[in-house]
Amino acid sequence: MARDTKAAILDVAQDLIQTRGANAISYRHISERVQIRKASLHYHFPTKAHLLEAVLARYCGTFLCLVDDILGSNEPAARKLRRYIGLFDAALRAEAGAKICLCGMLGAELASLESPAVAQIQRFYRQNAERVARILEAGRETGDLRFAGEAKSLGLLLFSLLEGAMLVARADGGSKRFRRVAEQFLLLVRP
Amino acid sequence: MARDTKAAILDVAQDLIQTRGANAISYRHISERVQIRKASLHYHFPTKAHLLEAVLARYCGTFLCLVDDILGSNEPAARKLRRYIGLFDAALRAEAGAKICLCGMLGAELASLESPAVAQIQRFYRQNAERVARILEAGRETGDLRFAGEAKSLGLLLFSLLEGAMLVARADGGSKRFRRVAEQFLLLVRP
DNA sequence: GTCTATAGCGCGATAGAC
DNA sequence: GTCTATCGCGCTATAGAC
Repeated sequence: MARDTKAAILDVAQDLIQTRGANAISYRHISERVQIRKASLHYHFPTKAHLLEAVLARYCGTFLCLVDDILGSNEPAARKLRRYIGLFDAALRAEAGAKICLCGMLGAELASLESPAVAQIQRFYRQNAERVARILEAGRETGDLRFAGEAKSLGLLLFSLLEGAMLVARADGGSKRFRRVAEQFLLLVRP
Repeated sequence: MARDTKAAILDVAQDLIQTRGANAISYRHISERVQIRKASLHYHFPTKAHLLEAVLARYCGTFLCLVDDILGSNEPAARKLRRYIGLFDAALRAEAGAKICLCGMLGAELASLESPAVAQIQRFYRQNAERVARILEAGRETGDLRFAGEAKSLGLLLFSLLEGAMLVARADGGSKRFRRVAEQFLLLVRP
């Protein structure tokens, strides 16, 4: 069915972009993994820009839903942060091979992307930083966390840290090193 | 002179890679900025891999020297950290256009690079994390800084944070937002 | 050292049969 | 929806004149 093929293409494209980057993959790479010919991909996604936008939209939507699940739960702030960190760690641990956040990868490639994609990436960054800030602020109010400064700054800090730590840990140390850095962050904000 | 041409090529290539990424640039892009024909570039750097390795080697060497200058100075730890942060901020502030750390960009593109480059990037990460850890440990001993956990973990944390914050801030907020995140980090480790 | 010219390839995208 | 075939382009790299 069309819908399955479309989803399969998105799956493979997303995986390849998270691993190698949008500028390092081609319709041929995708067609070799989805059982379909290169030209047929254009039926589902006329141009590479269309495909990229679809991958981005799906990823951002799914990811933000997972984050909102965490926000809506009744858990201590430290537990929420660990679950949030786990969302990123999952990509590093992927059995298919270490990946980084889709929007981290595309953030690096930002200057070679078209503006709708750039706007989506900016929105992803803002939404994440803002949600992390909410967890932090709530944790500070309950006394579950302690830190100086504004929750908004610290939210952006943690989000930036996770994006950077994925990048660095993928090159050296993997998920284990990533989790070590994340735990070190938690040490800094525990009372 | 040959040496000037070579250096000019390296300058332009480095700038383009920090802005757009190694996978998004070509010999043509470089030749348009250096006053030389596309084919002539191959005289200085036979292949793209050679060029990339030369850019990397020069960047890592220069950057580590600047870091070691900071380490060797007689300043309080917080001041050393601010100077270290300034090394990254300089790329974001570049008048030619916002850039990220060369090794941050290449870390994203890691899966599409050849192994000598990968090894150089890993080394850059380790050397930076280790030097930051030394600043942090010394600062803790003098009472200039206060933090829980191991200096080694926190060194990797700060380095990862700066790489991630460059990426995120380039997309949204620029140098100003980057410095805000860096100052928030300092708040967390001040006594 | 730098040039012009070009080989050879992979790419994104389209046309048209089925 | 998927196929085969192909166009036209930009790329890395090389050959050979100057």
